[in-house]
Amino acid sequence: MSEQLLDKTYDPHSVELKWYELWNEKGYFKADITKGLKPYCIVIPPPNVTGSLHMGHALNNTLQDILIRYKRMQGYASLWQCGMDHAGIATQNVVERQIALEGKSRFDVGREQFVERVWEWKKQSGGTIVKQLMKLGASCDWSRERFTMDEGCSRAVREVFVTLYNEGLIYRGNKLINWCPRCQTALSDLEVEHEDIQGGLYYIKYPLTDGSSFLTVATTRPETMLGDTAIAVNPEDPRHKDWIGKEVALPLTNRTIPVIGDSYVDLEFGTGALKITPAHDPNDFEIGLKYKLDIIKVIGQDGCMTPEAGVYSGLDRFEARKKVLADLEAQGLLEKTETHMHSVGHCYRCKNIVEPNLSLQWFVKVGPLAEQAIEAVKDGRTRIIPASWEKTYFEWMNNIRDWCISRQIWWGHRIPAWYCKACGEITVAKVDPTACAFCASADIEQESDVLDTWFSSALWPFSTLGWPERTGYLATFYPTSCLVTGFDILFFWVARMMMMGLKFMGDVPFRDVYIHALVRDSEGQKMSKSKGNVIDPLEIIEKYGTDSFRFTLTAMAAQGRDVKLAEERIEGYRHFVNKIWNASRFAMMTLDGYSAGRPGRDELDLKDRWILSKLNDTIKKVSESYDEYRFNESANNLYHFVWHEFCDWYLEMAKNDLYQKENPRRREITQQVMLHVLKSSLELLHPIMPFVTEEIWQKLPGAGESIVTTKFPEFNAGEVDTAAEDEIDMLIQVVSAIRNMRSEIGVPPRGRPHVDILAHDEESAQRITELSALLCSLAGLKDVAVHRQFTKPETAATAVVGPLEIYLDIEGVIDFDEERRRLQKELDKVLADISFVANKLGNESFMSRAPEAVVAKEKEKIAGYREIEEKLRDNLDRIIKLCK
RNA sequence: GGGCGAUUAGCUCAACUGGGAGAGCAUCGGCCUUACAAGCCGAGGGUCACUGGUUCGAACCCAGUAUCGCCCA
Repeated sequence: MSEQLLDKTYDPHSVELKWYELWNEKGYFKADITKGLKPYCIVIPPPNVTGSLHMGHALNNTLQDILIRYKRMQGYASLWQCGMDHAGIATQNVVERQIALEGKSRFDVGREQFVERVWEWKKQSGGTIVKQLMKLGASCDWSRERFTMDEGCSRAVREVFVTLYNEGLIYRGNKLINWCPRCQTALSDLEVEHEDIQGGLYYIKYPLTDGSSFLTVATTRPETMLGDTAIAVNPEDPRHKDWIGKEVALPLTNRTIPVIGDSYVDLEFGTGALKITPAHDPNDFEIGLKYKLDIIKVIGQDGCMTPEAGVYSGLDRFEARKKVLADLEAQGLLEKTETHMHSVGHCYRCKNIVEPNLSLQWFVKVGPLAEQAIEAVKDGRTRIIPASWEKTYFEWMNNIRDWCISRQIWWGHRIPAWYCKACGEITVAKVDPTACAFCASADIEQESDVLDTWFSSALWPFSTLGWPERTGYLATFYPTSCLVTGFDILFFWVARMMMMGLKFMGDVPFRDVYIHALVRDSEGQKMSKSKGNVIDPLEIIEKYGTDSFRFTLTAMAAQGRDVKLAEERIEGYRHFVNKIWNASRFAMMTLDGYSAGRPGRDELDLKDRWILSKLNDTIKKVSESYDEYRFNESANNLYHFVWHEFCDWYLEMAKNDLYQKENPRRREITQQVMLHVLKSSLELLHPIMPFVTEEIWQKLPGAGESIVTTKFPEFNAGEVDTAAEDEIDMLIQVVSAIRNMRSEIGVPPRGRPHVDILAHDEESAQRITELSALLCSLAGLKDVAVHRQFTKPETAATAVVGPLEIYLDIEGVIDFDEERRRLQKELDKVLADISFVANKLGNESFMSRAPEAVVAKEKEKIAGYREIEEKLRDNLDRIIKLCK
């Protein structure tokens, strides 16, 4: 028996760190692949090395930890493969800012030194998020922590790049890409965030070369007109079709450009005439290719106008816009200006406006890879949960465009391509070459660009398991079991992992993808620093403890719905943690004379059979919910069971047994059942609330090594007992009825009144007699007498529960008017019920078309109501007489 | 412009396959009953956004409307 009494309130801080360190030291988080256990594996969405824990991480990793802990307890070889992402642009920006403080740019420092500084930075301040994940309780196998820039991952990157290049799936080309003038690099389409902003729509007159008239064109980007190489109109457009084939003079330049006809042009937009700037607009680029138009680049990589822009050369793009407009205005060529909402691309890292620009870059030809990835979801090799996301996935995969993978930064995997200055060929190789593969010249130079960070992330599920080596871990855990992620990186990451996994492993990277929601503030706004509405998970943990925080996230993580987090909710669930704590405290304080063991089925009394039945019901529901990623249902079922079944009723009922001395065996049985239910509850809760459950579990008599590695409770059909559930349910109703009477009429709580019960059948008379001891203690009664026949006392409050009439005789205390009002209320309620059901039963189509079982149920209901009605009327009549 | 989702109690959210809507917080009343006042007991509070349809029966299925949010172009 345990002598360790618990403190009166639970203090999370003193225990959380202690347990985490112990778990980690003992190696509980490591998967044992030597015993032939069934494997379960999750790869973590690698957080950025620059990152710190935000709400999104907290939710994401809590859910993963729940799954991993649950499966670990179920006896799987469970691996949570963790690690970090090198976050190319973000990390480079951090170190560049650092260098800027010294008044230098990265070019002053030089590439080699710069990369060294980044590594140095990583060692010093990178990866703070790892410690934060530990605070959250994440049971990752830290001994296997990986980094996308580490040697293994880099080898995987090389292997993949070279293979794809050799198969023609990676190529270098001169195409229109998204250029961030601030970060000085190309971006993929996905890395551009579109945002609607209020801009201008400018109507510019382009004079016909024959001087006869003008063609007016509407544009949102007047400065690009300097690079126009055509005007396009729709051949169907009666306003403009005669112009096709003519030429117009391009204002502010001395060039003339043709008017072409193409059905792409939208008749509704602007004037129906479109200026074509192939170097600075993706759609114009396509048209340019189609009609073999010149491509004139007027905006450079620095965001300033090029020499092609004539007098505007050197001006910033936004300055140039002003000047162009002013000059057009001066020449009378600006017809009008309208305000106009339009979508503008911004860099997802620095939020500056992105410039579509013609540039020589490296691309992945994703079409063939995407087909496979679509197929794998269609045939169910990978399930996306909730399934509604499949549509989004297909939509994007079907319209996928080639992926621009080269970045003009220094921090990342340098592209393994070498240009030969002698023959001009490109050598692509896994091992750094010393000579050109084509002409053997030693005069080669490596590509200076690095790869998109997401390129290495795409390999994460197999590169972290050892690929290209054929390791035991790779064989055991690939395909991984489940990927847990937010929908915001469905395309960035999930889709690309699917493509790469299928290509290089020949199988999908994961069986399930569970997509969870975003965490928003209580207003439903996305949390962001600029809005100032972020809630810092670490502050929350500090304030409320990790377990209450995790439980809140879990309880709110309903599928397909965003989590709107309000701090009051966390506070509410902290009370739950405290409740568990105190229930455990109670259990341990009443263990006098306890000996370990499980009583036989025939020794159990009604309340024991009831709580065991409820426990099993909970085990079933909770396991099913975990299995189906219905995390909130697990949490809510557990909350209800622990608080409202175990604490509110079972522990209260147990007190009679625990406090008595006459029957030691009876006390022992209750202790054993109570402890068993408590222990099982802790085990069921452990995946969600790891710390408090371990802290208590360890203190229970007969505790094993750790709750982390103990067996998850299993459903036992032999303990389901609907008869016990029905009987205790009746008891609860009687108790509630008595409590209600006492409270409504204002019977002083201190007094312990006598209660008479008139039972209308023998069976219920027996049942309530057996339960009378419990009834007295739960309802605070002096005693209770059960009658089959009974002269109703004059001065009593009454209630009806099924076949039982309850008489609370409290002469002198009772306020008859109050009781009359109360009974009238009860009667009104039951009359409403009766008319509701009678309505149904009076409906001929209901009677003929509804299933028999439903009709029978309704008939049974109304019979019950009628009985209650009758008894209430009797009692009401009696009270009315007393009132007079 | 295309797609997706949301709308349920004062607030934040649940309700699996259609059979009389639940929780937490907040509110009101009563209790320091020896596990817990971070608690206990009791109570009040909802034309489930709107309109129509299917059905014996709709918060749930279908169509449309409104408002809000997100993704893609």
